[in-house]
Formats: sequence, structure tokens, C-alpha cells
Amino acid sequence: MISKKTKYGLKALIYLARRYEQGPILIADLARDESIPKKFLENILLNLKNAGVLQSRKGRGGGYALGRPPEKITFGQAIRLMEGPLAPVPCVSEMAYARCTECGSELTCGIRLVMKDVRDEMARILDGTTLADVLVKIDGAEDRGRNLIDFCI
Amino acid sequence: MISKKTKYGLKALIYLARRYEQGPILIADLARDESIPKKFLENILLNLKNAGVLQSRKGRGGGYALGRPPEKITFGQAIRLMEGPLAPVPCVSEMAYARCTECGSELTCGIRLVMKDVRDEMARILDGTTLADVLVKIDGAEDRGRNLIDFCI
DNA sequence: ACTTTATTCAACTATTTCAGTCAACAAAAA
DNA sequence: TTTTTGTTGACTGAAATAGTTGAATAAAGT
Ligand code: FES
Ligand code: FES
Repeated sequence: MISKKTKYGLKALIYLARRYEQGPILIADLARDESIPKKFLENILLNLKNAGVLQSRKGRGGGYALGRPPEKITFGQAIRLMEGPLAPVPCVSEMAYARCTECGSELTCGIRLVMKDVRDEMARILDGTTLADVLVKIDGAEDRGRNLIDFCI
Repeated sequence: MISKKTKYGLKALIYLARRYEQGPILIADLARDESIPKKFLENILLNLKNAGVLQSRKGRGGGYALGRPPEKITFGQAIRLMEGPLAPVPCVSEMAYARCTECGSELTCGIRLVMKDVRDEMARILDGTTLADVLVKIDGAEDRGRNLIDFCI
């Protein structure tokens, strides 16, 4: 299960992607609209900014915005920044490989052999999904929801 | 990342699967061979036994064994018992669905739309892999390792 | 210059989970 | 009955999670 931190961060990114053309967004507005504790959101956004995913401006007229277009930010990148490596075991991580201290031989480790496949599939989906893709998915889901209602009427 | 508990548990299951025909295995042997803290391993195995995956016998000649054949125990089952639901968010879990308290509408949640795909792929792989499958994979990997050495010579 | 509006940063706290241990207990074989 | 072995729940220390507090800093408007 992903942490609340990650979930809040992803919600914030989707929110900012939706308003990408509108200039800087206030933390306070974001926190209110998505019901995220404001102070907690502050340090999440700061993390994302330090990683280059977001940019910010202080003072009047300031706020947060995406650091690059929504098509250039993937779920995979965001999750790695907040949650750590995607891989279920360190020995199959491509971005943050580490040896498994518990396992003798890496080549013949049964856990590794299975988890490699899991990691690869997760990476394929998450690195292949940008914020722009998610906006499209959401719009599609909304339309389908509306049609269902229309159909009922 | 999976917890050590889960990793130890999976190692134990693979170990017991390999020795499925040999009758009960002592915790002490298992702990020594896989270098798992014995006391910790005890309550991991107990969990698995209470879930029906393992069986045990007390006294001399006792020990632990699989509760059913290796072809009937999947990685997915084992991981769910030790690590909890596979799903990254509770709202896409099939075995342990729960509403996401943080999200307003479930139907149009961008996180959910993406994580649904992730969960389904993970479930496909992990529920589709039995202990017997893993043993075969390990043997295959060992053979490939040997061939590589032969080739070098 | 001064105030207002914002983000930034360090430090602090409470709660929960993880990793592992202890000691008393129960069952079965010798 | 004694010894060997597994069973169980309670316990502990360390780390991660989920926040909070409060002061510092920066930019814009007056
Ligand atoms: S080597 Fe990484 S899980 Fe075994
Ligand atoms: S992630 Fe579950 S509804 Fe949004």
C-alpha cells in the first residue's frame, strides 16, 4: 500500500496538471480542495520541487506549478520520489539496485526470479503513464459516468 | 518493498516445497540453512499454519510441512497473508476492498484508474505463480548458470 | 521603507509498524 | 516420566509514518 504522503503528492500533481495554464496555485487552495493537511502538503510539495518536478514562487502572486509540461511527468517518477523504489526487492530495482543481504546467490533466488517480472510490469505501467494521460483517463471516466446517468433517465 | 517477514516466509515456503516429500522439517534446520532468526521464524510459520498453508507436528519426529502440494500454493496467497493486500490502494483490492477515505469520488479518481492496472498485473503474476513453478524457475536458472560456467571453460 | 502574502526550513511529537526476543506452556515419543 | 520438540502470547527497541509548530525568507504592492 502506498503511504498517505505519496497519495497526497499524486493528488497535488494531478490538480496542478489540470490547472497547468493558470499560473501559480496557492498551497492553501490545493490543501482545501483536496482536503490535505496544509502543513503536511507543504513539505511534500517542497520535496517535489527540490527534485525538479515542481517550481514555486514566493510572495504575492506566488504559489506552485508543474516544473515541466504534464506530458513530461510520469507516475513512476513521482512515486519513486515519494515512496522510494518501485521494486518489491532491492535486487531487481533498476533505478536503485542494492544487494539482498538475506539471500545467498542472487542468480538462483526464487523470490528474485518472480519479483523481477512484477517490477518490470509495474515500471512499464507507471513509467508509461504521464499526468497528461491521467487527465485523459479521468475525463473518459467522467464521460462514462455521465452516459450511465443519461441512460438511466 | 516487501518486509523481512514476508521475505523470510517466502524463503521458508520454497525450502519446504523443495523438501515436500521428506516429511516434517525442523524450524531449527530451516532457520540455520536460510539464516533466519529462529524465534522470528517461529511466529512467521505459525501465521502460515493458522492460515492453512502449513501444517505442523509436535514432539520428536515433528516439524513443519506444507499444508497442501506445492502446485496449490501461490506466491499471491503467501504474500497476502504476510504483507497484506497486493493492491497499492485499498479501493482496487479484490480480496480486501476498502473505500479510500481521502478520495471524493471513486469513479473519477486518477490514482485509482492507474493503480487498478498495476494491481491487476501484480495479481496476474503472483496468483499465477505456484511454489512448484518457482522450483522449476530456480532449476532453470541454475542450469543456465552452469552452462555459462561450462561455456567459459 | 513597510506590510502583506507566500513559500521555506528545522525541529519536534504522536502513532504505528517492523524486527526480533522471552519465557511459560503443551504434546508426543522414548 | 522425562526429554525433545513445537506453540503461544506478551514484550521490547528501533524505525517509519503522519503530521504540527514556529520562525525565516522572499516578492509584490502601498
Ligand atoms: S536476491 Fe533479492 S530477493 Fe533474493
Ligand atoms: S485512490 Fe482509491 S479512490 Fe482515489
